[in-house]
Amino acid sequence: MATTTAEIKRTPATEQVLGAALNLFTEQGFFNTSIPDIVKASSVSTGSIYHYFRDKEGIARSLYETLVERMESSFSEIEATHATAHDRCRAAIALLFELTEQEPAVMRFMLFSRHKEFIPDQKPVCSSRPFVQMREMVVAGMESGEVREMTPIVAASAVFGGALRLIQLRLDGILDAPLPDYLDEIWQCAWRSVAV
Amino acid sequence: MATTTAEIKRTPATEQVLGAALNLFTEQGFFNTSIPDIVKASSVSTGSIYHYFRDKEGIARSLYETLVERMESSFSEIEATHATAHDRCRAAIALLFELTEQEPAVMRFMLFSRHKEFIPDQKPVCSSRPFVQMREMVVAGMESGEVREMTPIVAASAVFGGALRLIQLRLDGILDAPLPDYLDEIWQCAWRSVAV
DNA sequence: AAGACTAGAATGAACATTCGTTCTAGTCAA
DNA sequence: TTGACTAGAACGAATGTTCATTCTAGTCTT
Repeated sequence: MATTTAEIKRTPATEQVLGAALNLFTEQGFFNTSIPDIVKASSVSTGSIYHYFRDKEGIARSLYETLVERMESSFSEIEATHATAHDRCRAAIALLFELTEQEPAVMRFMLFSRHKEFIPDQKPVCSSRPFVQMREMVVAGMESGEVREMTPIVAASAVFGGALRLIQLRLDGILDAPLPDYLDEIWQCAWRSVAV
Repeated sequence: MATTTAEIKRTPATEQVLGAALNLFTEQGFFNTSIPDIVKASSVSTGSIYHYFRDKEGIARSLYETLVERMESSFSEIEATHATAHDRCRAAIALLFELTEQEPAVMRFMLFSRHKEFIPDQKPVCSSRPFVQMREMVVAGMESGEVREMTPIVAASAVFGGALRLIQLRLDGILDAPLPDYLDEIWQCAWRSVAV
């Protein structure tokens, strides 16, 4: 029930394909990346690719699901290891910043790809589970009295909007220093904007 | 000098094409939109389209430049009619909210299209003139003592990040009410996050 | 030897772009 | 005023390429 439309057997070959596709998609875009490109970059033949994946879209879908699941479980861990909304939200931002630095392609794929554009019927990124979790952290803060009363989605945007914007700027090459350098500053702003 | 790589003569026919292309690009994406699609939607023939525009990319480029110029002059007007950083930033957000409601396609094109993906050599949206202007509003506020001292780009992200996120949510169909309904709330958060 | 996997050539559809032609409106000559 | 001439605007069928996908012939693995 929790699961995915496109379950894919994990083998070294599929990992090769997914890794190559992630890089190509985020560097040149989905439509500028041809199957021959992926064949070259992954050293997996056309036949094998179509043995494992239904079609090109299936590769993107599988990628998307893998990455969403990964973020989802990271956020769940944060919920498990931090008690207050304050700590949870801060940890979430710190995690996103780390991920952006260590695997920019993952973050770029999650945030920038207009999924509806090339994955028909794909719900928008911002309503995927991890982003719902972020919203829930803020709402919990409102219930516990840490966060002032207001429209939940507005509060969530206030808390995470600044950080997400910095991530975008970093990925677009506007920011030179690594994101964690800005964590304290942006977090102070974020929390001040909603704290009671 | 201020101008554009792809100057296009403005005629009824080109307006037709640009209008149709804007809608199609933002609804289905650049790569899912074929020239025949644009021909049908604009009632302008293939030959004429290629008479006015170098190629499909030229249409997108022309669209982008038109929209950027339009936002740029709106922001300049805000700078001319509002004195304080507080008023300018608030007016900027109000303007973006209005534009999103009245012409979602314009906003969608400006914010979401991964321009580098289909317009090679296109600098990222977030370093286009209007976004620089937004940053300058915040910096001016720091100089006038309205905004607390901090890294300029972080301050700008804090002020505008929440609003931009709401715009994204609205365009992705997550928000039901029109954006101006949220203006007061998000602005309070935004300003509180950086005010001295 | 059977099944899973790999390979890469072959296929056919879709598409951006070109090109030769037609149309339109303006200008000029008589 | 009429008719000839011109320039550029508009047209859309034809072209050639690209690319996702399929197919056939193998090669491992157990």
